[in-house]
Amino acid sequence: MYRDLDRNAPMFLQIYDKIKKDILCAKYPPNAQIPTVRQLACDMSVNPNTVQRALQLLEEERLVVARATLGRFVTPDTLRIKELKHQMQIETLRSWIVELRGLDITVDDIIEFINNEGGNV
Amino acid sequence: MYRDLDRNAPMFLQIYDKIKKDILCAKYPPNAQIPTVRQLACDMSVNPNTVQRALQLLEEERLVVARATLGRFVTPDTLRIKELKHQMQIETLRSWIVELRGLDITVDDIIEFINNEGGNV
DNA sequence: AACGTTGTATTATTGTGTTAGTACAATAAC
DNA sequence: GTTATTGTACTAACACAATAATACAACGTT
Repeated sequence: MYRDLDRNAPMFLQIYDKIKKDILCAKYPPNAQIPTVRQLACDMSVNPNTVQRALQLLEEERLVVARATLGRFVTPDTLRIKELKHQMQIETLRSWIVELRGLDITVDDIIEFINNEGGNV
Repeated sequence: MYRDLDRNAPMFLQIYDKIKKDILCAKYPPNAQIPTVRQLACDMSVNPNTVQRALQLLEEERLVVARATLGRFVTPDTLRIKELKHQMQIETLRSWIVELRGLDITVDDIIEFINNEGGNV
C-alpha cells in the first residue's frame, strides 16, 4: 500500500497530491502520458477506483486531460503548471510558518538541521 | 468545528496533536490542569468521545495523568516533556526536508519567505 | 469489421471516524 | 453521608473511504 507524507489523510488525496507534485516538478512533463489507472493502482497496491478518484481531481484542476483508449496526458499549458507550482510552494511555506511557531522551531534550527542531516538542498 | 493544520486527518488525531504541542511548549506547563473532556469538546465544537480518544493517546504517551473527579494533569516529568518536544521537532524537520525536495523549494526560498511574510520567528 | 485497451460507471461490502445519548465508578467538597 | 463533577464505558446510528467485481463506451490498431 502506497503511503505519502501524511499517513492519516485519505489515500485518494495522498495519491492526488503525489501525482500533482510529479506534474508540477516535471517528473511528468507537459504533454507526457500518465500511466493508466490500472497501472498506477498496481504500482501503488491500491484499488483502481481510488486512483481514478485522485485523477478526477487533477482533471477538474485542468492539470491532466483524458482521451479515451489513449490514456491520460499532462496539460500542455506550461503557464498553468507554473502558476499551480508556485501556489503550492507558497501554501506549503505558509503552513510551515504556523507549525514552526507551534513547536518553537527557529530559522537557525532549520538551517542547522539541513546542514547536518539534510544533505544538499 | 475545530480544524488543525491538516484538514484531512481524523479529528481525534488533530486534537491529540494540538494538545500535545500545547504541553510540549508549556502552554499547559508541568502539573497544570487540562480542561475537562466536556469543556474541551465544547470549546472545539466536537463530541466528548472524540476528545476522550485524543486524551487517551496522551496518557499512553505518559504526557498526562487522569485523577478521578479532579481532572487531568500534565505530567510533572519535565525531562520527558523535553525529550518528546525535541523528538517532535526533529520529525517535523525531517518531513519538511522530504516535502521541500518534492516541491523544488530551496533554503533560500524559506529564508526569503520568512523575511517577507513570516514576521519574526 | 473485430479486437484490445483506455477511461468510466455501478453495486455491494467492509472498516472506521463521528455524533448522540445514556450510564456508571470514583472521589473531592459540602 | 450526600452531592456534584470527574473520567470512563457502551450502544446505536450515520457518513465516508476503500475494496472487489463487473460492466460499458470510446476508439486506435490490426
